[in-house]
Amino acid sequence: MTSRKLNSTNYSNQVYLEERCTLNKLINLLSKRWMTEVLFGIEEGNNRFTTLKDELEHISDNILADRLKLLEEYKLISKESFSEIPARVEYTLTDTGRELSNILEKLCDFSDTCMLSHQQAAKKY
Amino acid sequence: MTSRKLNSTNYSNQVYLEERCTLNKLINLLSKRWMTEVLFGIEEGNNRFTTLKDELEHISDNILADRLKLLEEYKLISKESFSEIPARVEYTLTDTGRELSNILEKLCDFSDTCMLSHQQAAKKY
DNA sequence: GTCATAACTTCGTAATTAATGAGTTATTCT
DNA sequence: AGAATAACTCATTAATTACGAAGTTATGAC
Repeated sequence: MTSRKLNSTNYSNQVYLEERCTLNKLINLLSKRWMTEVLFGIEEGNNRFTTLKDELEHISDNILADRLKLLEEYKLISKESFSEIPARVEYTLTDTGRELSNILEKLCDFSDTCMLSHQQAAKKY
Repeated sequence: MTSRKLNSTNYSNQVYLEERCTLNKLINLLSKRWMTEVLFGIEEGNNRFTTLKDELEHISDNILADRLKLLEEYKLISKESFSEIPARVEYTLTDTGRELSNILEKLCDFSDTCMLSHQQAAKKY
């Protein structure tokens, strides 16, 4: 994954928004593809690289690795490596991760009504 | 803005995720740049194209127009045109929009602690 | 009749993000 | 020795999203 151009308007606008409100930072994180599904997957007990990969059918290795790394960086999940054969690594939600998950569930309930009604409206015309 | 390639993996993965959970649809909408700020801006009373533009300093016309159109499409805001001179158009949050805004405020409180602690951790190393 | 303003739209390009595919390390099973 | 498995990494390419600048429509003021 290539690094960002620090002198672009695109970048400086993102910084501007993140400074305006940290929500923009969080949404930027959560909006990366597969991110919420990885989080929910771990919450539901799919706590290994391969089980997550199996559950999320179409995700590619590098994306899953990246999302796990980000979630760990933001302390939403924690990683534990067991020195077994073959190697085993387990991920679990942190308290912060669980807190986030709870808020997202509310957002999810909301989106069920909001997004579905939009879908129907879009179909009609 | 160019249209999507309907036969790409990129596209079919997005569809897959949106079918899995409507939250992915909502986050996809909210993650478009400036989207939450436009929503909050309207809530705070900046309900015209130009006042929003002034408040959001660096936003460009076409992006603001697009975000307003999307928010209206999803019935999060409503638009009223007054036949005055010069033309006046006003945007206001719908009930649904206000409901969303409330949930987002909770997410915002969360991100204040979560994202700020990450920032400090990142600075240390 | 030219200028100004509000609220947009359109087009081309730059920047970012996702996907594909091959390679890595360590270890055991055959 | 060769194949298999878990959990990754890296480079290249494809797709999407954001930006910049100019153009549009309607109306009234000068």
